[in-house]
Amino acid sequence: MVTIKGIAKEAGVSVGTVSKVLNYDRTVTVKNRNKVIEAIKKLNYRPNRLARSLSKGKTKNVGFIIPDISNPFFPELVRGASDLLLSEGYYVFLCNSDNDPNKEDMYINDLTSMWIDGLIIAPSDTENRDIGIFKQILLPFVVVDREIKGLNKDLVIINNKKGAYEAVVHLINKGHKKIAILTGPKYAQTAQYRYAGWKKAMEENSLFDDKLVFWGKFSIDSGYNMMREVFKSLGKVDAVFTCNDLIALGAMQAIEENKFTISDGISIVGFDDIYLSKFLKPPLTTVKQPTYEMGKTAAKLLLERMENIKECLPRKIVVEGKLIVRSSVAQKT
Amino acid sequence: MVTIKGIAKEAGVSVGTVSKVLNYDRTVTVKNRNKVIEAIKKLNYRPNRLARSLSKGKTKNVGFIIPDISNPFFPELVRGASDLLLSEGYYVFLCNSDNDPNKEDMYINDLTSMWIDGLIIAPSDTENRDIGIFKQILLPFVVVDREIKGLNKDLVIINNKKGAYEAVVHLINKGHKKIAILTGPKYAQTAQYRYAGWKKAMEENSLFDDKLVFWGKFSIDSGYNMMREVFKSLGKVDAVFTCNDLIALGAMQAIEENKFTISDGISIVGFDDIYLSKFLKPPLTTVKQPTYEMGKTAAKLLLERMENIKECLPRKIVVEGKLIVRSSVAQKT
DNA sequence: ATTATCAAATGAACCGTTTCATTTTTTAAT
DNA sequence: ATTAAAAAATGAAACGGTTCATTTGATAAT
Repeated sequence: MVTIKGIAKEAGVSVGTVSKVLNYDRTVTVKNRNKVIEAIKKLNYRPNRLARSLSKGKTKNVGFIIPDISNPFFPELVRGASDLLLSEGYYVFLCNSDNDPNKEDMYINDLTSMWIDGLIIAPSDTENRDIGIFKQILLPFVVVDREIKGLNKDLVIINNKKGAYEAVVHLINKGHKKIAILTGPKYAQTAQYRYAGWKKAMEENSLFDDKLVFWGKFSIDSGYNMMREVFKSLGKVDAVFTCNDLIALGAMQAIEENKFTISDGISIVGFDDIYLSKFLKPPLTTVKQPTYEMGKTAAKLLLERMENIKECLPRKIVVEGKLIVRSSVAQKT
Repeated sequence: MVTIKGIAKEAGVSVGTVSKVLNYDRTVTVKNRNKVIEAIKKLNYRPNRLARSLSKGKTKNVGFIIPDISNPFFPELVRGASDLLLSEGYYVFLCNSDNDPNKEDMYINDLTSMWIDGLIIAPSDTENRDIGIFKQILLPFVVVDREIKGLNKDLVIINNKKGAYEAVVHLINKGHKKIAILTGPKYAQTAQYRYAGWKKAMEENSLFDDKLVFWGKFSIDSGYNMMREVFKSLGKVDAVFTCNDLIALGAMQAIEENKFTISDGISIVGFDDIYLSKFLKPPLTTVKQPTYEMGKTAAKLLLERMENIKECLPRKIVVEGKLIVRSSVAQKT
């Protein structure tokens, strides 16, 4: 492998000069610069970024750990962050923890031992997690989508409770009373807050009933299973509020299998507005998250931490969801 | 930051000994090993993997470049590869090229300048691509999903033509005659081969007509647009064969907007069998790819290259698709 | 007690860059 | 032509590990 020394020799200059050319230092004569560029071309030299990073103490890489790559919400989040980071010269290494705190730990340990300059993480478990590992992260670090209890770090998050509340109020305004909630895992903060929003709306209208609550996972399968549970334990309901769109998708499947349709009176509202929600039959009414922008914002906060010398207190950015009304909610007469 | 030197000092041994402990070398006494382990704990030391990699010439990282993270097919492919690689002690860095050859080049350049020991790539453009950059890749390297013309490297691929052929034959057997094809971009080999399968089936039954062919992109939006084109230029057709499931999803949307349904006679068949295809209305008949296994196989080939000394000729693994019959195809009377 | 043998520990050299104090060359001023 | 000042080039040290030839220490045999 040809190294900077080889280039120096070929060009007849010192390694320092080659390094300068590589780093766009202007204190090198045009003549020498050209000689170096020639040599680089001739020998097809490419700098070893490992060595460069070791020397510089900077890698120009950023890690992004997500809990579930098969939920379209997360790729979209990543895209928002990547687009900005890439344009600033940072590469993004994406890691999928599969909602497994152990894998998450592994990735954190690996990435933070000098592979990256900064880290964005959409955490898996936010409730029972040992936050020690997060506190040990010394480099710039932003949390997105879910807040980790007790951890005071830069954060980008949606107002989950409010979004859920508005979705449920929408259902109530349409005349629905018996509104079940199919939510995510108890260990996920998003599930907890969306549940809280549902509860608030239900209580304000004296509709709350513990039997209407179903805890599961943020997946299609889980949505399907929960909805079957609903039918088994409650019979027919007026509507379901699902804590994300994948759950809604599974639930719609179960609703159909039970020969119910929206016009029969089972309305459904989701959360996220992933790209395929508008293509479902019926198109899904859902709380839209500004997903791409959230990713971008997380990246912005991270960039500020990575490049600014000045320190500032952790910032908490709360964005708002927006109810997208489609036809999965019927007017109840 | 505490380094190996600090540990050596704290433990009262040499750096060589500390390094041995770190690398599970057995020629170190229990007493010394314990002293080192104590020191590591006490100072919360973590080896710098950058330095280690530079020294060892190995990073234990693998790169995986995909063209479209929002197509669920690719995350599934990655999952198959990651699961195996992770279990062998390799980390996977996922990079999304967004079907942009320039981004692809960027990632290749970045990753191969010493960040990784091996690379898996699902290429974007396979037809007009300058393959120079691929030929320059010196480290172990496996191509998956799409073959790059003129490049003789390890490859894992599905028999696209055959899969498409069988799908179209299925449609023909069900009595359909005017079968349009909505395909992907001309630059993608998968699109080309699936088109070839369609063409073969059509010609064998004297049904081929150039007007039935629509080239687009592998996305929902493109599927929607192409299907609108179909209606505009051909009026009603008997069926459509779409070259992936996302196109099918978009097409179904357009079909519905035009007040046609499957029972009216517009049948549809997709390709991939992404996880949501069975949840569509109607559930989508499609050619299932063994996606997870393809990812795993690609990883296996890569591992063999990375860890074996013995060289072998490039291997080409061709897997078969399987038609999954659901209700999006009606019997034509 | 001396020596041979073997296991364990050592530390300098190296991996491929950047950095910066020092030296050399060029330019401008007299 | 000489000198001062400025610009460019140099190369050794550093980044944080691993490796391996050499040294040290322990054990066994005589």
